[in-house]
Amino acid sequence: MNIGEVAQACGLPAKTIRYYEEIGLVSPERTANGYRHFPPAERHKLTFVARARSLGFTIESCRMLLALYEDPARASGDVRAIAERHVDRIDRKISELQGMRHTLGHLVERCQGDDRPECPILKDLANEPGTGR
Amino acid sequence: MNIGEVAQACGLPAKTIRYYEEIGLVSPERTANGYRHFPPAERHKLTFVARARSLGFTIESCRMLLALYEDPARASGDVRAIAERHVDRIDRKISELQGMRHTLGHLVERCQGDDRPECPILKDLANEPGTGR
DNA sequence: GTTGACCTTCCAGCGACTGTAACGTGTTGT
DNA sequence: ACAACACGTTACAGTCGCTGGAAGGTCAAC
Repeated sequence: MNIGEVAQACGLPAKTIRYYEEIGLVSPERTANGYRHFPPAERHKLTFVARARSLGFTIESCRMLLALYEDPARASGDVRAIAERHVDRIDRKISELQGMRHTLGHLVERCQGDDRPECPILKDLANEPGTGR
Repeated sequence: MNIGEVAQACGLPAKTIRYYEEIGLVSPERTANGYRHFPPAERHKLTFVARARSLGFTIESCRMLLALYEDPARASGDVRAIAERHVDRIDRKISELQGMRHTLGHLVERCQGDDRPECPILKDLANEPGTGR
């Protein structure tokens, strides 16, 4: 399979797949004309990485997960540890965003949004609390 | 005020303040020795940007908000529009993260996390659904 | 033989900083 | 007077995970 077909199959842009080769996540073969050739195992790895990335794992986590996946003597505890760390990261990020969302929601609510200059949003940013933070 | 003091005052690293000057967000003066000097107005702008950044606004949004803040003939509707777009972005991001969180939570829950290789997390990533997605 | 779709490499850019090196300046102490 | 040290300066590279574009090679169809 050429890169284009593989891209179709695993839902990643060809550019991304080339990048994954560059950083050593996959190692396709080469045909006589210099084109990349992806045997089933490499295609499988790409699908694995695509799914892991869609769950937000970093490239380095993907690399570790892939190594564990290919190690028949792995301990599921190692996989779980990676996933738990990732869940923590996500939870922290969600809280952070919810905090912003909360504050912004209040500010937007209080802003008239008309053609007059008076604006609680700017007041807050300028640290002149209009009606409490 | 020198960069160090300003950094203290507005809670931004000195490096970040230099960067903000480079991209034209602030324009400190220079003293004879080449040191940056921040008059109150520039300090105020930095505090403004620091607060806006902490609410997740992009640098470009900060630039626009700052321009509106300094324009006494602004329309609060313009400010509100920027804020609303930002809220939408945040809401989308939160949903995305919650989706990941949900899936990962289920997977982690089902993984024994011991020293055996059997692992529902890897099974899912490899697209061999263990007990439903 | 020529079009057009595919493939290749290489380099630059995104956002918003952060790290590091190499150097200049100001203050304090001896 | 001079050293030590904290602070300031610039310039350039690196982060993360791609993405875009240029310039060119290959292949199948017409």
